[in-house]
Amino acid sequence: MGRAPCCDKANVKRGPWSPEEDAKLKDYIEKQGTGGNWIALPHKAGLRRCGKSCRLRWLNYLRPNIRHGDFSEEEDNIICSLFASIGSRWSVIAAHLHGRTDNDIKNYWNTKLKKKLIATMAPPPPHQLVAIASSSLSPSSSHYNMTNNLPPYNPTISTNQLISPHLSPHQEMMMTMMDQQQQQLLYKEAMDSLVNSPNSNKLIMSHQEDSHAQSTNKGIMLLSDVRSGSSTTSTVTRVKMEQHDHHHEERSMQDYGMEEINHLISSSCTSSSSNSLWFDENKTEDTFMLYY
DNA sequence: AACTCCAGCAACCGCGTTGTC
DNA sequence: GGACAACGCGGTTGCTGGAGT
Repeated sequence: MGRAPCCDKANVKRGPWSPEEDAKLKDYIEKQGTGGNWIALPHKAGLRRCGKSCRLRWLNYLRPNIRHGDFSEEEDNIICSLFASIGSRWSVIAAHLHGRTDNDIKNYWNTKLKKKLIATMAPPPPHQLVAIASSSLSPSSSHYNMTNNLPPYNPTISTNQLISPHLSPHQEMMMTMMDQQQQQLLYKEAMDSLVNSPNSNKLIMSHQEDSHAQSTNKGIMLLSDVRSGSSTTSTVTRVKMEQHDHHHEERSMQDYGMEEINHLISSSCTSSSSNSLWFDENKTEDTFMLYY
């Protein structure tokens, strides 16, 4: 059974508000208040409008001290930082910006600020992370599975969980702007690039045990730079994994040849009939990064 | 001048949450 | 505590006006 409509749609006016309607609504609310009942308000105010529509019009346009347009640099920064930390909770973000409505901020973000951020993304330095993957693999488990059996992207993990201290604020912003499909796609590209890299002698692998993430879910993949898409990820030449206990261990490709990695990958394939044996529930959460 | 495309924005829709009986 | 009504929020839609051809 569907939800009952909030009003009789056949008898309410829809579409843009006329100045007369605005005046009626404004006048009524200024004199009588909303009465705590938006559904009854349009009838009392003599408007043939849905209560929801009246509420929206009042909150987004008619109420006092509303500001429109011309977001300042400071407001941009607030929006960006809040978006990076709490996501698209526009009402919460709006609460931090005096006179701005959630709808305004949402529109501003979708039409301008997001593009502005992408445009101002500085080219990453050569050592910058291309991708970060987190899995519950142990590096000794020989379960890296990166050829034809890519580990599944795990959408159950929130973006916020994915954002790690390894990322710059800009990279965090980029991640929050990517949907899961984009993340999955870039992740696959990065993995393909890694496995298929002809310049295999540049591949370095070490290990990091991420104790902070041990209690979290597993099998997530995070790509931190989407600026150049596949062309960027195709230049992946190194994998670096760092020990969480500060015992950094970096092994050159002499230690981890491409064949060895492929062997590690393929060995995981044989240990399960599934093409997604990416996780080992008994292992600790690890993080590895792809550098270029 | 006519047409198409597209960015920007106002408004709508549907769902989760909260309040009331 | 369950049912229902209303609110509030975020995602989406569609209208409008300006730019480009």
